[in-house]
Amino acid sequence: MCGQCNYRSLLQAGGLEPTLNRLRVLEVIGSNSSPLSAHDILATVNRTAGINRVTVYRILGLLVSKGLVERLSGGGRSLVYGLAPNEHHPAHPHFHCRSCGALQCLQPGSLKVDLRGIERSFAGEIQGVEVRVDGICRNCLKRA
Amino acid sequence: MCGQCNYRSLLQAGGLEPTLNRLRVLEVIGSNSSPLSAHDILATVNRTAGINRVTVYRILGLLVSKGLVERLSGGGRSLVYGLAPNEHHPAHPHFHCRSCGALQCLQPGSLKVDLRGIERSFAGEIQGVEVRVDGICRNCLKRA
DNA sequence: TGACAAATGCAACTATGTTGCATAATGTCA
DNA sequence: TGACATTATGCAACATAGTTGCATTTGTCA
Repeated sequence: MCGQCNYRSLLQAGGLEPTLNRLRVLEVIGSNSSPLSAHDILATVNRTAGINRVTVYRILGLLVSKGLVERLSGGGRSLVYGLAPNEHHPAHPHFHCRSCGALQCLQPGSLKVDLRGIERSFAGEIQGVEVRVDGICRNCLKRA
Repeated sequence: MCGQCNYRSLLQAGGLEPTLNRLRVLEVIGSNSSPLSAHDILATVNRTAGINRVTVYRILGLLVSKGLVERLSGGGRSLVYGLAPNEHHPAHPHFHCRSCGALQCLQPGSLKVDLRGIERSFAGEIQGVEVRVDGICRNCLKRA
């Protein structure tokens, strides 16, 4: 997702000590082209260094609460994590393949959501919008 | 959600025997003003008749696979179920309160999603779009 | 160094959903 | 109606995702 992010500074900007584990988790999330599940993040970090499952969950919770990472529904039962939108990464929808479960990022402008109507009429504070497109991806279509 | 639906006919149109349990589950979903979790559906049906947890999950799976019910991410860890869009119920976004977890339906037209861009450029089959607005609901704002 | 706080690990737990198999209910046909 | 097949349901056990409590380790600063 990003070559422009300095993860250490990101953590510090969020008021978090840039520990090795936090850096590793954030790097895994930031360098992947689509959001990852906690399970995948754990597996990836574990390939190069040992880390505990619980530690991963706790770091993810911290990163989300500090606004560095966004937690999305992956379309299935588990939640997925991606870099939160910022100046380098505009918010964008995701596509979820119902056949293979894969998740991919769609172009930020590819799907227009008009929030104005809702902001006018809705009595509450809007903090974010998640748009997920479900269907069958190209690979699975070919395979069928 | 609906006073116009004949649940028995809906089930039969989906090729499902209209058993008592299926009718009860579908009625609970259809008569609630917002999508419900499997847990809530089980609890509601159990207030008037006994039904097993597994049976509820199996019925929900059937209803979703036949297109009578849609399965959405509730914003938290569990999935929620609502009547699938049809001529009486246009598709609509949902609001999820991050404070109390409540889910509510938003007006169908309140949030415009432009699918055309994506349909042109995306190499895959699009089956549905889920839009969820996250934030803090009116009640929780007042309480804070 | 010693004391304190923050981060991590481990085990156990909760919540949500699924599977295998037995039983009960329902439909079909002679 | 009775026998059989099919379908729906229930129960127990399992699987997966995430959380909590508490002990240990690591880092920071006087």
